[in-house]
This record gives sequence, C-alpha cells and structure tokens, in this order.
Amino acid sequence: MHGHYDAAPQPEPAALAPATVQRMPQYLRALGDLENQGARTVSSEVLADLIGVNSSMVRKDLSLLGFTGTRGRGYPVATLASQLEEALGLTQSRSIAIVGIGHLGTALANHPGFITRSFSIGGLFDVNPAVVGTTVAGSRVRHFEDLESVVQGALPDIGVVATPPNAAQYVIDRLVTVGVRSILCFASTTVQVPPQVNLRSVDLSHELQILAFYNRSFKAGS
Amino acid sequence: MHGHYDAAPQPEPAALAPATVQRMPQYLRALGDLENQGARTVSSEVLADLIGVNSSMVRKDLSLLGFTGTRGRGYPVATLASQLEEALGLTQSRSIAIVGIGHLGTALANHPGFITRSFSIGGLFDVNPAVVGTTVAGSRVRHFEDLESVVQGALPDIGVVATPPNAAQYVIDRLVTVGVRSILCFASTTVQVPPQVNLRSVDLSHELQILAFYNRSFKAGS
DNA sequence: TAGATTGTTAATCGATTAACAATC
DNA sequence: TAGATTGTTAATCGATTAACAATC
Repeated sequence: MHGHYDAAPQPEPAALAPATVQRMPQYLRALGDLENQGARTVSSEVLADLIGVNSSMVRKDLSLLGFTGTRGRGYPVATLASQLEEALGLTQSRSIAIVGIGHLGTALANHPGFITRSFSIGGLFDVNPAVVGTTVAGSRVRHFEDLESVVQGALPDIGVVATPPNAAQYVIDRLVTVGVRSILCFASTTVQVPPQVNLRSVDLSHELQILAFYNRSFKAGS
Repeated sequence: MHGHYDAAPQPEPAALAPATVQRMPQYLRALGDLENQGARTVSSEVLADLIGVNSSMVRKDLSLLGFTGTRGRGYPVATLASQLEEALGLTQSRSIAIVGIGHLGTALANHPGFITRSFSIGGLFDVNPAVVGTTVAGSRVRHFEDLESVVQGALPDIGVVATPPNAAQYVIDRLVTVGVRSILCFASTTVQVPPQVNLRSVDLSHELQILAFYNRSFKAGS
C-alpha cells in the first residue's frame, strides 16, 4: 500500500474558517471604497466599523491570511486590496454561464460585479423561444438544450441558475453532468448537488422575510 | 423612580438566536416544497437534509419556537408552515419601496418572492428621466426627489436600495429621514445607518467571489 | 408491541472579544 | 519620545452536535 514514491504528506496550510472567507469580499469592498476616498492606510478599527465587526476580528482575519500592517500606523490600503484579491483567487479569470434570462438573469448579466477582470460571461441560456436568439449584455442567448454543444471545449467555471423554481433541479443536474463544479442558485426551492459540487443558494425573498421578522413589533403596535 | 403603576417587568420571551432566524425562511421554503409533493408529515431528519443541517438543530430550532411534533411520526407539514409564517410576521402585510429601477430594481419589482400575500409594492423610485413615469410591475415609477410627497401618509415598511453604489448612502439617508425603519441594500458599497434602523446588505458579487475562493485549486491546476 | 422519532441535556466545537505586550 | 496600533493569547460567548430517555 505504501510505495517509496508516495508524495510526502502535504503540510496543508490550515483551511480558513468559513466565517473568515465570508468576510473577505466585505473587506475588499470596503478597501475599494477607502481607496476611492484617497486613503493610503487604514486601522483595523476603521475597517471594522465599515463592515460592522470588532477590530480584533479584523486583525485576526488578516493575520490568519498572512497579511501584516504596521504598528502605530495601520494597514496599507492598496496592498491589502491586492493581497485579498489574490487570496480570493480573483487574479484568475472565471467564466460564468447564466441559465434563465428573465428579469433576474438579465440583471445579473448586466451587473457590474458579474463582469469584471475576474468574471466574464461564458454563456447565456434560456428555453423561451421569445428570448433564445436575442442579445443580452453583448452575448447571444442560446437554447438550454444546446448546453453541451455550446460549452464544448470551454466549460464554464461557475453556473448561475436564475430559472423558475420548478426548473432549477433539472438545470443543476444538467450543469453538473457537463462538468460544472460551482453553482450559484437564485431559484426559490430546495436543491441537491453531489458532494464534489460547490453550491451556494441565494433567495432574495429570505432577506425580506428576516427584515419582516425583526420588524414584527412595530406593525403589531407594541 | 419606581411608581406603583409601572408595568410589571415583562417576562420577555427569550430572543431567538440570529442563526435560528436565518434558518426560518429556509424551513418555510422546504415545507412549501414538501407540501407541493403531497407530504403530510416530515421528520426532523428529512427536513434537515433538505436544508443541509443536522437533525438535532431542526428539533432544537422548532422546540425553541414552541412548535411540536409527534414522537415516532414527525411534524405536521401544513401546520408547521403556518406557524413559521406567523412567527416570521408574514401574516402582517408590508409595503416595499424600491429605489433604483434599473435591471436589478425591475427584477426585484417583478420577483415572485417580493410580491406575495405578505409583501406589496408601496412605491418605485428613480432619477433617470427615461425611467420616471414608466410603469414597472404595475406601478408607476416616481422621481426620487418626490419621495416625501409620494409616501406621505403611507410610509413603506421596508426600503429596497438598488441604485449604483455612489447613490446608496444618500438614498438611505433620505429613506431614514422620512421614517423607514428597515432597509435592504443591494448596492456594492459600505453604508451606515443609525442604530434604530434595521439594515441588511446583499452584494450579489460576494457569492461569486466566495465560490471563486473555494475553486482556486481547480484553476490553479493542483 | 416494536420501531420511529421527538424533546432535551450535556458535550463539543467554532467564532468572537478583551486585553495587553510589542513596536512602529 | 509619546501615542497609536498591531499581533497574539486567553477568556468568553454562541452555535452545533451527540446521545438518549420519553413516548407516540
């Protein structure tokens, strides 16, 4: 079982805590805002206030990522932003296939954050004959049943699902079958993926419901 | 300080943990799916699998909410769904003002989850002359500078911000000034609100960035 | 009854915060 | 130097899970 040429056990860099990963895009966005305002350095306290956390957490996160500041002075804004982009993997370019070019799919295809140095459109798909063949955000919408031939040789890195709920699981299964390993699903339904696939599910109405919850007392008149 | 007629110290029902509140819309959505499939009862284990958590957590959440099942049998799907709606405050009706009727604002105004028994459009606003005056999702788009007169006497319960980043803080300040107490912001920028205001911020590109992070190794070729 | 599944407690795990010596 | 702020440790807090008696 154990041959001579087995790779040496990798000293795996300890995986980042999920909570830290979730904050990385927030740090990056805040640093962009600071750069626009002309800030050269920022303290953990200011950065913490911007994203609504404790300054200890900022220092801990950045330290865990291997980023350093200067005592008495803070962190260098531009450097830190580059390091975060690198750590997030945004220096690599990813292609995105969007399935379901209704209002939401169209909004996503035109969304500034969806078309950046890091992300580009690698395919738009729908099944509605009125939509297939039209051009959205500079790309022609293809029929989803042509998925295989369209993505052949240029597998999208990320599949975005913006279909009605009842189509979502089918679409996801097809995407997984052609080899997509990361999926972002906006459909309001429960979906399943095999363990090797990364799924993130966003339900826009959930945020509304959570706000409604924290609001109950006002309306209740208490 | 302590008069005879002071209200008796309220035996405040222990506040729900934020983590539990976040899961409530997920339970509700899964129960809807189960109802559509004709299920009458569901075990904590099945419900847990649907939303990707441990069955202990489901039982604990539901127990904390005061909802009960039947040993050996599970929880009643329809009853549980109604109880969750009640607990979330979805039996009250909320009006929503959407500011920024671009692609995203239009998508939100037409989003099924944004127009339900619980939520209705209480105003659409933009500043673009090409958009102001048009009808979107059945409502006429008004100029944001007319906010005060438009919402007079019918204060929206929730303000949704779908403007470009550089307008977001201004829009939020205006919404807060007219009295809006809950805000859902989709603009990709850091924003601040006074403590009495409930703010939730959603950046669609953050989810993409997090997927990119967990994907690094694939592209890196490792 | 036997099997399934709840409701709850105690144990564990992970995330956050306070505190402060180090040092720019 | 004096003041500011990092980097890190230990303490705390909150969330999750395992386990199991209760009971349908």
